[in-house]
Amino acid sequence: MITMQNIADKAGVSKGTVSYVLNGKQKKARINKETCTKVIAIAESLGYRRNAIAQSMKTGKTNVIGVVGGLHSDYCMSIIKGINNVVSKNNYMIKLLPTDKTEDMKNAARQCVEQRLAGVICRSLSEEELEIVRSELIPNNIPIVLVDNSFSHDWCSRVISDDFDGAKQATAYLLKLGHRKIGFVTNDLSHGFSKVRYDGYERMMTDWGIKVQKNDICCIDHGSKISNTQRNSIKKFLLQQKPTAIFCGSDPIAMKVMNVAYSLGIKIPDDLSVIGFAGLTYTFFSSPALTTVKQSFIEMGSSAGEILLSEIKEKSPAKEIKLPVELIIRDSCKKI
Amino acid sequence: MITMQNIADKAGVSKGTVSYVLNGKQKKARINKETCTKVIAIAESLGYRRNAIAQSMKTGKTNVIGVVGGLHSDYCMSIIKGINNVVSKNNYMIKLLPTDKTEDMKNAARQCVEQRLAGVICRSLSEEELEIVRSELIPNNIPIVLVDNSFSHDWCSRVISDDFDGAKQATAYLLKLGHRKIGFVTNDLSHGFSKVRYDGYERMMTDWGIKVQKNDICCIDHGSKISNTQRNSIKKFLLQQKPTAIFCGSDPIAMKVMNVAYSLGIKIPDDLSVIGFAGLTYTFFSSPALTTVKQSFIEMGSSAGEILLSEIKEKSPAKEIKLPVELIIRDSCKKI
DNA sequence: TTAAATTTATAAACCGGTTTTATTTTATAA
DNA sequence: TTATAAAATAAAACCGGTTTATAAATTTAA
Repeated sequence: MITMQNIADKAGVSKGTVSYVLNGKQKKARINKETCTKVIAIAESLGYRRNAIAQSMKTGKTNVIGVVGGLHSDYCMSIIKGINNVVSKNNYMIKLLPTDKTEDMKNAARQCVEQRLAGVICRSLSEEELEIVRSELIPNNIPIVLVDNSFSHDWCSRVISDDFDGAKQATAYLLKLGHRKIGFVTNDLSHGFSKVRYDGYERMMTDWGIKVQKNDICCIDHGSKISNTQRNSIKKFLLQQKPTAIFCGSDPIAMKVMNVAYSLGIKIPDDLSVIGFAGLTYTFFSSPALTTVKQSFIEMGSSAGEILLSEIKEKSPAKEIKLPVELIIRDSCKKI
Repeated sequence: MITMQNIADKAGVSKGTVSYVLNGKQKKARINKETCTKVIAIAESLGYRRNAIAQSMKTGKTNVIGVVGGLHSDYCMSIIKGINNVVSKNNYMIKLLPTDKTEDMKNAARQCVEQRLAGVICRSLSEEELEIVRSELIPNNIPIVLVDNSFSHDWCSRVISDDFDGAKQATAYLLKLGHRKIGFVTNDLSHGFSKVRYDGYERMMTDWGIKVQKNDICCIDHGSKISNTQRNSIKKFLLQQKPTAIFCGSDPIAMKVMNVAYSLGIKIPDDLSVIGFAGLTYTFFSSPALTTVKQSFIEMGSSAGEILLSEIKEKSPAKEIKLPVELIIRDSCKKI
């Protein structure tokens, strides 16, 4: 492969001169214009490609940022896309460190250091996982930004969406449609974003003078594919509580609710209104199309990317960015 | 940051010795056991992390493979996941080169060379895009493997799913359910995998003695979100042709068909059976759950990863891998 | 007892850039 | 005319590893 030395030999100049020219530092190094054009022409004709490794070796920096986290849902991709949108404009690249199991974490964190990544964005990690990353990266001065993480720390910035507001919007919408018996179906309330979404729901209900009862909440266990336990919980909830509307803690949950309702002959939106949370692409295609609170994952990624880039440039105090959400009104809700 | 020299100084040995020890080459270099334990202990206590850049600098190799392609649907992530599953086991990492626009291609290809990537996997590129990659990478001896590409070349391996068989399976299933008026809804037949899926459908229909007429095909224009033109095409097709079953060229198309059918009061599966193609996660959650031909994207990724790794080890003639698909029977089809 | 082989480890070259320092030539100022 | 400044480039150090060539100390063989 062609090196700067090859070009230098052919041009009859020194390797340093080639470096200056090809890096556009002719001004600073006062390289003659003719020398410049000659070097550039030779580099072009030889098909020279800079060796980014050698470059990083000397400068001690890479233009690579790591993205740590599981690859489970399509919103992950949106976040990554958002990150890429901003970092690629600044000539940074993304190295993926997929960590679907906690065991992967230790190795991923170590890789970040060994590869001398410029910074790392962590997506939806558990406290335990983040601690592994922190203990490895912070002592080595690699900045970390959290995105879509349900908890925060004072030592790093974090980008999330305003779930509390989203839950309030969704609930208010159902209330305005005339619903009063509004259920909340969720995963374990003690984990992740479920609690803050519940809080928003409860706040809005209370604001309208409706007391949320324990019976109004349906907790189903985790699992991306619908299980029989999940199906039974939802079935029981629908038949016993007879809600006229349901605010779901996530889009997958909403899909499950619609699925169970369908199998029970409960028509959506005629017999039951349903709202999801996330705005995953497929909610557009469900029958009926799901009304949902859309989180802007791409923007979350972009925002995290921007913060990280600025922290790479210079250390700054941790920020917390809460991005607005939007209620997307489609066909799964109806006036009572 | 701690270097091998730091460790060497503290241990009173040379930097070379440290290198041998930390790379487990004590045997080959006949390093004394006590020296080994001492060096390892010091490295540990100083929190030494190898500099992968310096390593690559000397060896001239990186353990990074690039993944080029757009980030549009969730199956992209499955492919990436599959790739990661195998390459991470071999201590390789994935660098993402998201190219949603063709303009990004030139830069992405150049990056691959500059970063001296060990190999590159290209996902669902156009002929034009692939040519940009080829012209940049092949002269620089970076192996390329295609995955989910609708066309092939003799100069590189390619992994796809057996769409022809999948289309036959889907059509046969509908035929066995008693359907005879089976429509095919597709995007532009001249592009991508649409044609081979059509061919499988037509073959099976013919095998059953049914001649496929031009009217049986409904071509809708591209676009991830459902447009009015798409809606009208499907509406017209459903009302005029009155098919009892529809085999769709993709899952998104199937979702659109179900959506339009729903709005027309056509019940699925009672009035109309629908089959999709891809097996995207959300088809599980639609109402009714979509019967679809599931492509194993994760396996496609793994397979591509394996081939690439072997080609990195030693150049070998281009292979073509066609992975089996599976008809997932859910609730969108019914006996007539 | 001496030569050869083995063990253990070091010094130094190298990878391909970047950047500092030094040097030569030419232009300008005193 | 001579001292000084500016322009243009070369030489060399450096980044942090890997690896080859080399050397010293010890053991084994003759």
